[in-house]
Amino acid sequence: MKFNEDIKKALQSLKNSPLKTTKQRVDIIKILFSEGNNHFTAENVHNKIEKLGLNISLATVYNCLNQLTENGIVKSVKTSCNKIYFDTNTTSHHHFFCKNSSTLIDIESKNIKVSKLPKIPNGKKLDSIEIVVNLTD
Amino acid sequence: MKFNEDIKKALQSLKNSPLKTTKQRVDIIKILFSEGNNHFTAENVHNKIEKLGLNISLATVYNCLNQLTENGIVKSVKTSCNKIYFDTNTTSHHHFFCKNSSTLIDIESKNIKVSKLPKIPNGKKLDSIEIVVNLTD
DNA sequence: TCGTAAATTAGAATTATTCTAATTTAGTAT
DNA sequence: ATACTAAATTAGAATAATTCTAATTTACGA
Repeated sequence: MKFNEDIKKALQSLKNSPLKTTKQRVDIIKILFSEGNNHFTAENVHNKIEKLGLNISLATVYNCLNQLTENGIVKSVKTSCNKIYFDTNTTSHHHFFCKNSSTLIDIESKNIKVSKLPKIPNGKKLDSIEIVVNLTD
Repeated sequence: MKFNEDIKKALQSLKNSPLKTTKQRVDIIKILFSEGNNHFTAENVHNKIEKLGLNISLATVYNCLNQLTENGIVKSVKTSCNKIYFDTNTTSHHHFFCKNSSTLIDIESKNIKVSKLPKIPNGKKLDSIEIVVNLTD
C-alpha cells in the first residue's frame, strides 16, 4: 500500500472534518486512495481489509464510507447493478459502466457534454445530472 | 381501468412474444398500461392488484415484470433509490428523478442532447447512454 | 381431451445495507 | 497525565428489495 499524495490529502480532509481520526478510518482511507481514482463497494473494501490482516467489521466499513461521503472525502455512485460504489474522485464527472464486469470508469466532465436540456418541471430545482455510458464487451 | 389502445398494443405484444397469455399477465398489463406512460415498482403493481381485489402473488408480479422486460413490452429503470422501476415507455428516452418524492418523469430523446462523447475504452462496445436529471423540491 | 412445458405460488433464501445496543476509544478539559 | 464524554466500533439482528425453490396449476398445441 503506497503512502502517496492522495492518501495524505484525504487524511488531511479527515482531520479538517468533524470526524474523529480513528485507526479504522485511517486504514480505510489508505485502502481507498492507494491507487489513484478508484471505485469500491463496501464489500471490496472489506475484502482488502481481510487480505491485509486488519480487523474492521463490515458495519464499520459501511459507517465509515457513508461518513466519508457525507463529508465530501469520497463520492457515492449508484449503478444499474444494485450496489453502491464509492468513488475517490470527488470532482464533478460521469461514468462508463461495463455491464459484463460491473466496473466503473470515470469520464471527465470535459469529455462529455450535454448541449440541450429539457425544461425543469414547475416547482422543482435542478440538483445534478448523472450520465452513465453503458458498455459491453 | 380504461381499456385503451396502449393496453391493446401491449396485449398484442404479449401474444407475439413467446410468453403464454395468462390471466395474471393480462391483469398486470392492464394495470401498467391503463394510464399512458408510467413508472411502477413491483410493489406499486402489487398494491394496485390488491386494491382491485385481484390475487396475484408478489413473486408472480416480479416474474411477470422481468419477463415483460426481457420481451421488450416494458423497460426497467434503475434509480438512485435502490428500487427497480418498470417503464411503459419502451422508446429511447431519459428521466428526471425527483429525490424528494422518488418519482420518475420521462424526458423525450429530442429534449436532451449529448453533443460530445468520450472515446469508448478499447475492446468495449457502446451499449446505451442513460441520463438522469436529479431534481429536488 | 391430453400431455407437457411453462407459469404460478408461498415461503424461504439471498443480497446489500442499516439499525441496535453494548463496549471501546479519541480528543478535550482538568 | 487523567478523567470525562460524545463519538466510534462492533457483532449480530433487522430490513428491504428481489430472487430462488419446489410443489401445484395452467395454457395451449397435438
